[in-house]
Amino acid sequence: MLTKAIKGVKDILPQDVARWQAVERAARELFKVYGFSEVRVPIIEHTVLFTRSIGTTSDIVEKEMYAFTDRGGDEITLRPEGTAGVVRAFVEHKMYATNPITKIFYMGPMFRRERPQAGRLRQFHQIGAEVLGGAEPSVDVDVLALLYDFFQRLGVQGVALQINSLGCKDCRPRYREALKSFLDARRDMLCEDCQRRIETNPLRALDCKAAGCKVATADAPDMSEYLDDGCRDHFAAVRQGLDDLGIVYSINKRMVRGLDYYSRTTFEMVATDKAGAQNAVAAGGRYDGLVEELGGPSTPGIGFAMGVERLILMLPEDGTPAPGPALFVAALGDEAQRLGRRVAHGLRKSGVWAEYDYAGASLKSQMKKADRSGASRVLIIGEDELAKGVGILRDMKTKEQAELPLEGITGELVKRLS
RNA sequence: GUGAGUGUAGCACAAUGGUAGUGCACCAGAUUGUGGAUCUGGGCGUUGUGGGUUCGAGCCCCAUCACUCACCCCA
Repeated sequence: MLTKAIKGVKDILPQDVARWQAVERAARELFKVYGFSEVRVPIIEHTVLFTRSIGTTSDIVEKEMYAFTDRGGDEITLRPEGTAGVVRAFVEHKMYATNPITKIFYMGPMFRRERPQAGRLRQFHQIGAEVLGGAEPSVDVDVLALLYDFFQRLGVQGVALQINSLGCKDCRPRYREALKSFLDARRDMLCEDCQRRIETNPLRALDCKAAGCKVATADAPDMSEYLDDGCRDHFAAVRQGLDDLGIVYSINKRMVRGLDYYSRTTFEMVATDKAGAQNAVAAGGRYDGLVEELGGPSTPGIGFAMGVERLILMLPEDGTPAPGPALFVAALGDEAQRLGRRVAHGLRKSGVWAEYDYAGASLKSQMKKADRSGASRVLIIGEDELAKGVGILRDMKTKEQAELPLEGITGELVKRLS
């Protein structure tokens, strides 16, 4: 072979596409009911869009972006996530001017140059939703309800919704400082990474899997005690709303998000079994400062993204075989084959899936192809039938056969098969 | 970026250092105009690649590449 697919990117083969389409269809239907419109934004953007929005200290920006200088000297990046591009489009097209609230969703590939493993690819796909313009707790509830509904609708088992509040730009720094001094006092108990995180991203230490760090942070200060009144009320109202709607969730005080722009409500849909070590199937949160950061008017926002590959790993197995054509035409001899081709073509024009044998080998081999195609019926036209002016319609399941006059046979088949 | 595991036919897997095999799938025949089941026959291959040890390497050693899983990170 000359070359293979690039490491960490996958072909989605025909036998897998049905599952993808089922997921995408379910998403489109549900988003519509919640009043979201689809948006399609480019998969390449100016690099600065991501460095600005995601935060320069995040791993994504530091070492995972597919960033390059194009032939004209522009700094370009393949999008590593979807929110930044959507917000850019929101600002660029002044969507805030036509509607106080904009609810949009997107789906498509994202790119991060990581070491691939189960549920982690270099090109992966996300379905995401964003609400721009609403700061009320009800908006958070709506977004969470949408996410929750989606997993229920797909019948995904073994996932749990976790939420947390990270506070805002006013109260989070206070917590951050408190946590920093707490961690600093236990520096020698922490892993190397977390020692570094004390300065760069202390919140991350709460999420560290290292045994020593877990012990060291067991009685770390609690964000919920540092929330200011606004954030505390907001979080309480969100929880109230979720309870009202019967949405099952738990509060994970240690949930931190990797992207800098999050504030207040954050959440994850985590896999409780399967899916390997990469157990975040969907995640998101509020990002009230992002629109302004990207040059738009001060506009609150909240959204989430689901990893489609991870989601599909969780989906119940679908045992139903792929459907086959309504009719397969097996014809013997030149004249019969030409007739068969016309019949198949006529059925197709009427919207009926029909196949015919291209090679025109023995009847046995044509029957074999018909069987393998999954066709429910076969039209057999041999020399004898041609002479008699009939075709044999065979039901592949019951093996019943009936003669049909060739005169007007296409119309008759359309009637019977559609 | 770090670590571990695995590379044999299209797929799934065997083979105490001594002639590379089994199942599935594929093709043909048994059935000269009727698919699936059964039986019979057929081709399955530079054992990932390159070196080394050995009379002899799929097996041992080294390197390299690929894949997988985990760390990290994250959807």
